[in-house]
Amino acid sequence: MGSRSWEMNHLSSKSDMEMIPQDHMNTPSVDEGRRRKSVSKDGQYLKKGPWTSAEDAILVEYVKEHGEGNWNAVQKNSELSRCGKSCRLRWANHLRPNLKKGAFTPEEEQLIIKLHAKMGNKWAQMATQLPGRTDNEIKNFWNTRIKRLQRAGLPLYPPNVCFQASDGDQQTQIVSPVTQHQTDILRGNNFDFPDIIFENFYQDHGDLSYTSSVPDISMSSMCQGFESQDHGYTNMLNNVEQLRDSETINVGYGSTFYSGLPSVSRLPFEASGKIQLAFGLDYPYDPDANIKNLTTFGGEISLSHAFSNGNSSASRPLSGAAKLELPSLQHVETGDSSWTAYHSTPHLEAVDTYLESSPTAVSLQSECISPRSSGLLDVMLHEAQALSNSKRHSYEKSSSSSAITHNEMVESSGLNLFDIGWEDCNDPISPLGCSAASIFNEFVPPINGSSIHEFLPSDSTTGPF
DNA sequence: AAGAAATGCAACCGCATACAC
DNA sequence: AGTGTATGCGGTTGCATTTCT
Repeated sequence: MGSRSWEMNHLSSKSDMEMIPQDHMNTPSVDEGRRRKSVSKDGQYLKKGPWTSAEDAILVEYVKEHGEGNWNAVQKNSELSRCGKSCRLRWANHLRPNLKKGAFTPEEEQLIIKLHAKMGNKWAQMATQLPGRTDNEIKNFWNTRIKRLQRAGLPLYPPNVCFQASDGDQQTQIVSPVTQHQTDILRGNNFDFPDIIFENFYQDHGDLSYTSSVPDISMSSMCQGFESQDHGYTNMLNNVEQLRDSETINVGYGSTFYSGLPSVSRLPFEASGKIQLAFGLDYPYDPDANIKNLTTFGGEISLSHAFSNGNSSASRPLSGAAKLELPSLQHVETGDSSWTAYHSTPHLEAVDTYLESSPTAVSLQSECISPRSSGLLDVMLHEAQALSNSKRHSYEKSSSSSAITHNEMVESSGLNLFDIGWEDCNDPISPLGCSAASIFNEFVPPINGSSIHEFLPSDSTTGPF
């Protein structure tokens, strides 16, 4: 890998310096593969491509002497045939002191997700919150993560990523990343972001655990619904706790994190090809439909954080029970914003009302807690996937056998879920185009066969990133 | 074992902004 | 105010390495 070659370069830098003739440093070699060269203003060839340890040494030496900055002078005042830009980049990303190398820690991963939900693709800003990490590193991490989620057809943010308006007088309001971005942009309010909250997460000696705090509407509201049933969600969680406690495999951070989640991701997947979910429906999978959904979703998610250009189909009106989740991540934005305002409280009621209309059948299967899972992303994969299954469940019900149509459901609940300005998510002004919430809500997992592992990326259960 | 595909990282490119003149 | 230069940022690409078939 690149990092390894970088390390190798550094390990051997001294010998490299001795081995490379002085004139060689200024003369791009012919056989350097992808290495290209350009010509500087004064006619000197500027080398491109991977840096050699010799070049690194020169740059380090130069910075020691002259300090950072004035990068164009490096090429003039040293033997380095690199443009200033390249020098700056090399220094910033690899040579400057206090750089942290190696994989991101779970804490860093969490922070990145949190920051990304908060500020979008502001890699440099995010890097300031992660000492020793570079924007490039964070960007690569995120893009990799995007790819994995895209492949799995999963949302970018954990369902319990929500946002709390910073206004002290407001009650807890769940804010989608998108709407906050959008409103910030509309207001010209750059990065005056609300506090983002990973509800229910806290760190304890390196492990993330779940605290059963209520404000995570998306989950807690569902919990309320479950708890009103005979087969309460609380019982389910208790069962899962027992299950988790009985695990003898050291599942590490990821599983701790995962198993603590208050979500339906821990609901069972039956090997028979059906899924029993908290909504109490037996749902036979339709592979074709799932494939289609995967395709659709993948296309939406492909534009990195931004989903950005506003062309995402995720912003089209959502259908069926998927809509149920909307309040959980949507921000109550009032005033002159073009984003339609609404309030979260009725949504909770509506969600609960709807949930209560569904019988609940809960069973458990340890399969959904992969002992091999060890990363935050994996947590999310499982989490979002299972929750999405439940959405599909609900959708199937409401779209076929149920007498309740989507609109009826919404109308009867007094909740205008369809009028929350989703079409505005396509606003080309928006840097996002659609929200994590919309992605999350639209997603239907591509399951072919009987096991979740059949459609999860193979590496999703083997380790973080 | 070999080739193909996937992955991850480093580096480049273009654009935007800041600053100096 | 206009122009040129330096710097910073985010998106994208190229390729070495790893994993899969």
